[in-house]
Amino acid sequence: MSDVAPAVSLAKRPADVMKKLVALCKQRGFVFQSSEIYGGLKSAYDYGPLGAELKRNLMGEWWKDMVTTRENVVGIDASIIMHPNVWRASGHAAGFSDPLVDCKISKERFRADKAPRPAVGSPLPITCADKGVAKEWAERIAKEYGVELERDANVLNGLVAISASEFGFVPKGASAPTKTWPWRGYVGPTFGSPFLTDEKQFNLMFRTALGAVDPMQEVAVHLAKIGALPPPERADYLTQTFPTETAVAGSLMLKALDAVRDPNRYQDFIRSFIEHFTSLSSVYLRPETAQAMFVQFKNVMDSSGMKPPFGIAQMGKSFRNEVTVEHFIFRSCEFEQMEMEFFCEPGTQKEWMAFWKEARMSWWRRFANYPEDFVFRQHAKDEMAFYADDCYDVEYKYPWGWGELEGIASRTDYDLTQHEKHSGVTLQYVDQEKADPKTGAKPWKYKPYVIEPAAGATRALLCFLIDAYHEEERTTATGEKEIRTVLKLHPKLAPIKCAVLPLVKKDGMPEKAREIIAALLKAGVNAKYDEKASIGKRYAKHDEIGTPYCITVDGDTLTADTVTLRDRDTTLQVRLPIAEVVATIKARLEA
RNA sequence: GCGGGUGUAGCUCAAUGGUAGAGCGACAGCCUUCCAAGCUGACGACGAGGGUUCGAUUCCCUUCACCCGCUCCA
Repeated sequence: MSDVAPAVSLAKRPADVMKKLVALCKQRGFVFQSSEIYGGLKSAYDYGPLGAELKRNLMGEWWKDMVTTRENVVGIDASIIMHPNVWRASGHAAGFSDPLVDCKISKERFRADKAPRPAVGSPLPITCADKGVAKEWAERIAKEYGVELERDANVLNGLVAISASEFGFVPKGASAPTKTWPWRGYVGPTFGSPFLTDEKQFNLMFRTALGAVDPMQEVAVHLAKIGALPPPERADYLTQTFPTETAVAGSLMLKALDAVRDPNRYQDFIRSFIEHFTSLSSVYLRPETAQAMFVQFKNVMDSSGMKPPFGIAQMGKSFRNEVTVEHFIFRSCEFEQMEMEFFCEPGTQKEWMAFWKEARMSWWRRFANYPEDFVFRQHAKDEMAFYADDCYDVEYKYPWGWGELEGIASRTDYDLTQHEKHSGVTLQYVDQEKADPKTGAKPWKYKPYVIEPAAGATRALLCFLIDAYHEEERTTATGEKEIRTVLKLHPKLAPIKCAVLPLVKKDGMPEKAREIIAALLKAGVNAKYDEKASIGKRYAKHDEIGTPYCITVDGDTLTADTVTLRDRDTTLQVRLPIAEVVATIKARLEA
């Protein structure tokens, strides 16, 4: 809230930076489209040699800053597949019960459970944006449903809710409907249209089956048997084969179905039948890494001697079926997170929120060329989850606008409470020293409150690439104007730290360069030897992949044992003895 | 999911109802003493499937993927 988005000079990077960056990522081996030779897979990306280094460096810096340099934070590395009840407790499983519906006329999409439900017997006017749209929609309805609705300016009249499961068209003056359609009792929220698609289940989580036997096999066997039986015997097959509550419910449903013969209800039956079998072996890929930290809260505390205030951190992949994927790797179904849950005494959450806000923003800006492109945005009350106390997003100024990078949420004791309820295990801290503020009794048993800084690693990678992308106009040796592309990545993030280049490929220079690179590699510096093409081309190539330093072996090296050290951003060179190369590069990387 | 656009070599782009070229890059070699010099060579593509046609990269359909805008977003 204290930070305001500043005006940004448009000249700092080209307007089509995303296009250029995506091309560079592919060409130089940062990011490839997944399974590209098979035509690609929606929203899946692979990190190439340079991308993998960049991501490791980035996540390593996070881990170092959040875990290894802090006494009060420990890390875990949890399984991606967790007990299904974890997601019932967290609320993510509820995502499965939010059916989405599309209006066939307006193409509006909405959640069925939030749609208006007009009373039986009431008219169902369709309110269009304007008269032109009304005319267009009326024609569409006439064509697809065979009825001419009456147009009154922008409103289409004539439809009536006949019963809870049927609506119809009643022409002006008529007493009975001339045509009817099945109905689920609700209309589109914006325009009031009852012409809707079936309800589609939106799967937030990726579901898979744990176990070697395919549950669908069993489903197929039973459905085949049921299908082969005459209707009166179907319900009995269920109760005889599955003497459970589900079977009884299922058989009742089947009996009712065979009585009404409504295809939609059959669909419901088959769906719940499949659900019954698959749910036994269904597990989910985690949609966030956070829950493992709550679930293992007690184990971590018991095993590591941690006590509030303390944090548990984790990095790793998460999976969500996004409705829309967009902007390259910005929103994808498989992504990587860097999250921490910080457990603190109830009542201290505001101070800790302030502490972590500062810590996190300073981390982001530390690696940025344009720190002002990272800002906080406080969530409005109605924007936050109902249990949340306070929430800030770290937003980045992407080429397409401000977008989320990290959410820092004050989650109260909601998560621990939920897992207590669902697991039956007490998740609390017993403070022997303090008295319960309410009762005054010792010890104080409490469920810690949680501050959660949850950052997107994939998004971090993208924003630092955008931040680093620079173009400069320069004049070549032959006098032509040319664009120099430089990735001004922070040296700690840069995939390759140092290139070692013989000025020319002769006179013993390659040999000298090989000696230097061996020393750098031995010292743990990710260095690269390159003797191809001209020296200028090699500099340009390393500028483009963000290599911060180039060591060049030249004629003087052979007589004086000195080399030049070139800085990527300034292109300036200094001469130094070979003996000092490793120490100098290491010192610069540590700075 | 909707609407619009795009898909030709690693990248950026051409041409064409008779199976395709360039620039840059990358690779091999030659040359080259500090910021994308030059020469030689080899490699390399019509996203996928189907249809129309004597013949399709070109026209049509389907599909996949990407981009823009909506919509959606525990």
